Parts: sequence; structure tokens; C-alpha cells
Amino acid sequence: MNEAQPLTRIQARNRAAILSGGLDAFSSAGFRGATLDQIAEAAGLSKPNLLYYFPSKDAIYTALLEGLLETWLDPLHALDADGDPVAEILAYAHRKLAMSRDFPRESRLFANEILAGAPQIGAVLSGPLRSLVDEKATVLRGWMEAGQIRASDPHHLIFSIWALTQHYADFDVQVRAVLGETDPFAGADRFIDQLFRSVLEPVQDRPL
Amino acid sequence: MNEAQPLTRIQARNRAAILSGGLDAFSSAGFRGATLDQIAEAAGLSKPNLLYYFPSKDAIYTALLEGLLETWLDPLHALDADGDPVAEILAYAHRKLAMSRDFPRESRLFANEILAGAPQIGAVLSGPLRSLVDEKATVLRGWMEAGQIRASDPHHLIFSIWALTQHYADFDVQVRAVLGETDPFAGADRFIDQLFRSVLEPVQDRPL
DNA sequence: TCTCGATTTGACCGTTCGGTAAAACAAACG
DNA sequence: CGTTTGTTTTACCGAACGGTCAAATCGAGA
Repeated sequence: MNEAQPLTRIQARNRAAILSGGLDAFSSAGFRGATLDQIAEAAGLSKPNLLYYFPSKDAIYTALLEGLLETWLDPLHALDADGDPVAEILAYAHRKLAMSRDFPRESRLFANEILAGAPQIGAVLSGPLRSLVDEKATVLRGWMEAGQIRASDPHHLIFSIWALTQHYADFDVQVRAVLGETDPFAGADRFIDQLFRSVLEPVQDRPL
Repeated sequence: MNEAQPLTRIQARNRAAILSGGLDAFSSAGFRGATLDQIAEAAGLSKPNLLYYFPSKDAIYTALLEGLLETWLDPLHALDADGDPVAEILAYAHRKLAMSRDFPRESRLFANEILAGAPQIGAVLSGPLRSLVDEKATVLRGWMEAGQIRASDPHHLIFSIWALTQHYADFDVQVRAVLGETDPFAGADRFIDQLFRSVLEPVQDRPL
């Protein structure tokens, strides 16, 4: 993890190929369902050669998850307490949807890990993730109490952004089967915008 | 599938135990990741005895998916074109959330199948499911054009209900890790209600 | 009680799994 | 050129996989 070795060109290429092949395999079959042979073939290497770069199947999986978690929470980190409330939340949702569009395999890898009971990242969920969410939930609650956005449960508001955006990556097959030729993401972007504007915009003159 | 055999008590009990064990295994590890030994142990049977009741691993998986798809689409079928628009949609969302609460394993089984690329139920998705969704989307569009609910994309509206409700079953581990001791479903129920009321209620006097 | 079908078990089979050992090969460098 | 380091392959291992088979056991009815 912190070896200062310079990493030759071949090492860089092969390690990247293995991680990409592993991402394909793990994201569609889960950790237990994916095989080293499958990953090796996707990476264009023999199995022993693959194990020359990573000591075990676990090591590949762990490397993928570690690299993923870094970037996965970035959009939430970027939610700025000093920005415009509605704009900040919408921007977060749009960034998250863009990640589903641009990195669907990473999203499915994460989904598989959670479905399996989060054996690897369970500690991260109840540790750093929970802290981050609590912190941002406090920000949201502040905005609500100041009347800048409508009051609702901040945690579930965050969950709803996760659920909606990741759905378009994780259930991509289903979404496309239902929609046919239509590109899901254009419509999704508009709908999500409209949906969250509706819940967020403070009631100026309450009807009824 | 259509044998008229009366099914002895032992058969009924063992088949049920196998299906329950298979549901546990497949819903957390996926088809490829689950093993017959695992299912056999969960069912309290030896592996050969398990294979006396089901001819193969595939057969167990297929039986589970078939039994699931029947009930899985029921709530959407129940959406009544002649009912009150907002009430119908909210009722659908609540029924769907209740299924996530009461049958989380089934939800995760479905999620695993989709994540794997829907190798078994792909045809159902682009066939019967798509037809059903298109039919209900037409109903929704009718309500929108009549001004009974606010205009938005009907397909994505349905997707958003799926995404939000299934999230609480499929990502249960994550949700509970973040929330701590709090029961997720009570808050989820309130939030979903508020969220969809916001997008659905027609604007009487448009502000701005 | 005996019998016959339903059920269960133990032993086993071929394949695939994750992983290892050592030798062969390639490439950089003096 | 030779040597040394980095890379790849061939051959292989024990365990776990899905599944089979025949024998043993059980259980309900005559």
C-alpha cells in the first residue's frame, strides 16, 4: 500500500488490466461468484501470471473496494454548507447520477458488496460513512430550520438520492428493458431535478 | 409444474425448507456464489437428499424466481385507473415499501438477478413487465393531462418508486449502519409519503 | 406383520476452484 | 557479451463444486 517502488510500465498496464477485469467479474457475479480464470481471461493474462501481480482473489477485491470508496463519497463531501441549499442538494443528486452513468460497474460492485452483507466494508459503513452522513444531515437540518428548504427527514432525504441515482446503474438492465431504445439518463436527470425541487422548495404561501 | 400429485406432508415441508434455504443463499451470494451444501445445511438436509426434491441448483433458483415474479408485480397491477390518482400512487408506494420490509430476501434475490444481467428473467423484463409498465404509464399520463397530478415522466415516476422502496431492502445493511438503532421503515414511510405528495399534488396557483 | 413405495444416506465421480513451484523466457544494464 | 532482475508459462496440488448411484432406511396401508 505504501511501497515506494517506481512501478514499471508493464506493471502499471497489467495491474490496471487485472483491476478492470476484476471489476467486470465482481460487479456482475459478486465476490463468491467471480472466478480468477474469468478475471485472468478478461485481463489477457494466465492465472499464475495474474497471481504474480496480486497475491490472491481477496487482494484484487480489496484493492477495488479501497480505490472505490475514496471517490464514492466525494460528491457528498462536496456538499457545501455555505452554498445555496437547493442548488447544493440538486448538484449532489446530479453528480451522483453522473457517476451512475459514467461508472456503472463501480456502482454494481458496491451494490453486490452490500447485498452480500458488507463483509469487507461493514466497518466503513458504521464508521466514516455514518459520520459523514450525520454531519451532512446536520447541515440539511440547519437549512430546514432556517426555512431555506422544506422540513423533512435529512437522513432519508440522503437515502432517497442514493436510491434514485444508483438505481439507474444497478438496475440498468431492467430500466433499459422497460424503456426500450430510449436513453434512460436524459429522462432520469430531468425527473430527479423535478422531484427534488418539489420536496425542497419551501412553501411560500401555504395553500389549503 | 402441473403434476397433479397430492404432495405428502414430508414433501411439502422439505420443499419449503429447501426454497427457504435457497432464498437465504441466493439472495446474499447470488446464483453463482451460493452452493448446494450451503442450501442443504440451511434446509437441514443432506445434499443428495436435497437433490431428491429438486433435480439441480438451477431448478431451485428457477422455482424461487417464478414464485417471486407472480407476487412481485401484484402491487403495480393493483394500481387502479379509476381510483383517486394521488391516493392510488401513494398506496402503491406504501405497498411496495411494505414488501421491502416483509420480504427483504425476495427483494435481494431479485436485485442479484438483475445485477448479474438478468440471465433468467430477461425475457420477462422486456416482455410482460414492459407491457405492464407501459400500461400503467399510460394511466399516469392520463391523470397528468387531466390535471389531476402534476406532469412528469410516468416511466421515471414508476422507477423512482421502485428505487426508493427497494433500497430499504437491498441496502438494508447500509441503511441500518448509518441510522444506528433507529428502525428505518417508520421514517421511510413518512418520507416517501411526503416526497411523492410533493411531486404529485397539482399546482393550484403557480407561484413565481 | 409384511410389503411396497417414499425417503435418506454414504460413497463416489469428474470438473472447477484458488493457489503454488519451478523452470523458461524477456529485458535492462554493466 | 554475460548477468541479473523482472515476467510468463507449464505442470501441478488439495479442496470444494454440482451431481450420481446403489444401498439402506423409513412409513403407511393391506
